[in-house]
Amino acid sequence: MVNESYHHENLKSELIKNGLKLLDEEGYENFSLRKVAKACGVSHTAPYRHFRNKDDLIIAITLKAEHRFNSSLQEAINSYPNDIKSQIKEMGYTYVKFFVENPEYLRLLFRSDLKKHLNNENCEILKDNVQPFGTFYNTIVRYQSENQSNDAGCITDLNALVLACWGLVHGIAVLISTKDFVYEGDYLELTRKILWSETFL
Amino acid sequence: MVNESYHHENLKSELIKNGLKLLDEEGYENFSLRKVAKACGVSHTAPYRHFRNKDDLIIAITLKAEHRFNSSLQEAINSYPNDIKSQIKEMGYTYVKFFVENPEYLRLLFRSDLKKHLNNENCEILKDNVQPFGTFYNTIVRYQSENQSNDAGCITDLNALVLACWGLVHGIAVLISTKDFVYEGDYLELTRKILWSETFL
DNA sequence: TTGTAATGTTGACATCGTAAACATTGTTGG
DNA sequence: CCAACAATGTTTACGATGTCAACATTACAA
Repeated sequence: MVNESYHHENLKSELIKNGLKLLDEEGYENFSLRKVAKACGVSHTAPYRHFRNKDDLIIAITLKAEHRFNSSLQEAINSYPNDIKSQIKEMGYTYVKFFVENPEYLRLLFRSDLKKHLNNENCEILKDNVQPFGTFYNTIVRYQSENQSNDAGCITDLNALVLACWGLVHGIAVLISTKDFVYEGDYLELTRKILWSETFL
Repeated sequence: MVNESYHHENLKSELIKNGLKLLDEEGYENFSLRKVAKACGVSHTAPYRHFRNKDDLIIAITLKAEHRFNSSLQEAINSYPNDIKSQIKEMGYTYVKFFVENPEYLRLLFRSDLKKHLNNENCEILKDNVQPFGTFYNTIVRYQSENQSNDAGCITDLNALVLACWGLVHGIAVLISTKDFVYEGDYLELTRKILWSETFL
């Protein structure tokens, strides 16, 4: 019998799209392969034709999420074409805002146990991958090269500077989005206050 | 028939202890109630006599982990009895070191979706709970009250200052322990460089 | 056209969280 | 002392899940 919908055609991208939506809606803990398959109107083992296992699909979803994240950061940078210091501040603010608005993405983008799966076999996937952290890194590098330690006492080691800047915004994002930092006011306003103070850069 | 080991006596604390060990050894994803039960030499539903469900046990384990964490922070503070600035730096360093050495604890102590379970019913558990974040907060408060914004441009808002300090060390801890920040040198040395620079406090 | 690779389905299995019914033990009031 | 009862542990069962093997359907290339 000829079934029109036997071949779903682009099931792979459909699984990624619906998977990301499912993660947003039901959270990381309630994410399951079978639900994603059902959302695509397909049998529960169909995903195995496109992904080796559950983690493989999650990695693919992660790459899509990373792409969105990177676009946000890039947009922030572009809004200050000539002022690198403002670029960094705005990028940091965007970094925090992104994860506050998409808390589930933190679970996705920062899972150490998934990183080890990204070995040689997955390099084809990684080829067209954008690294938001590379974006972050490069911006700091440009800042430092233009700003040859005119203050005494500031952080001169490049790696230390990157870790400090990146760590600061990442930590703020985590503490707010996990609700560990309790505050009755506006979180993003507070974040702005930190990043635009003289202490930071 | 009289079975000597029918009553396990202190199964509850045994479950927490073995659960914490299991989390350390096999990671958060591979943690299961049945494995913990087996580790205690008990049937797979025995934990339900002491915990309402899996999350309840995880919360109990989390409280134990928080206690350990808080002890580390407290120890760091005590090592500089008279220098509050050094207290904060040392506490920050200990903060990072703790999570670098116990990466799984990050998944435990910072799960937003578990926090909502800590409602009124669990308050009995929370009574003897120590809040490492309270420890952090209080130290910053003491710092600011002794150090009434002698620098212009520094962060004067107390909440902003706490979020900045806490966020910085937390972010560093996360980025290192998830291996998102790649660096061929000594991570803790880099951390030390950041926290003891003039830029930080 | 025919065979083969790509893609989807069905059925099965082990593991898991959890609930219900039952068994054993410690405790307590008559 | 003993009978009721609460506390604690076991057995059994069910549905959800990840994954594998066997099979079905379709696309495509020799």
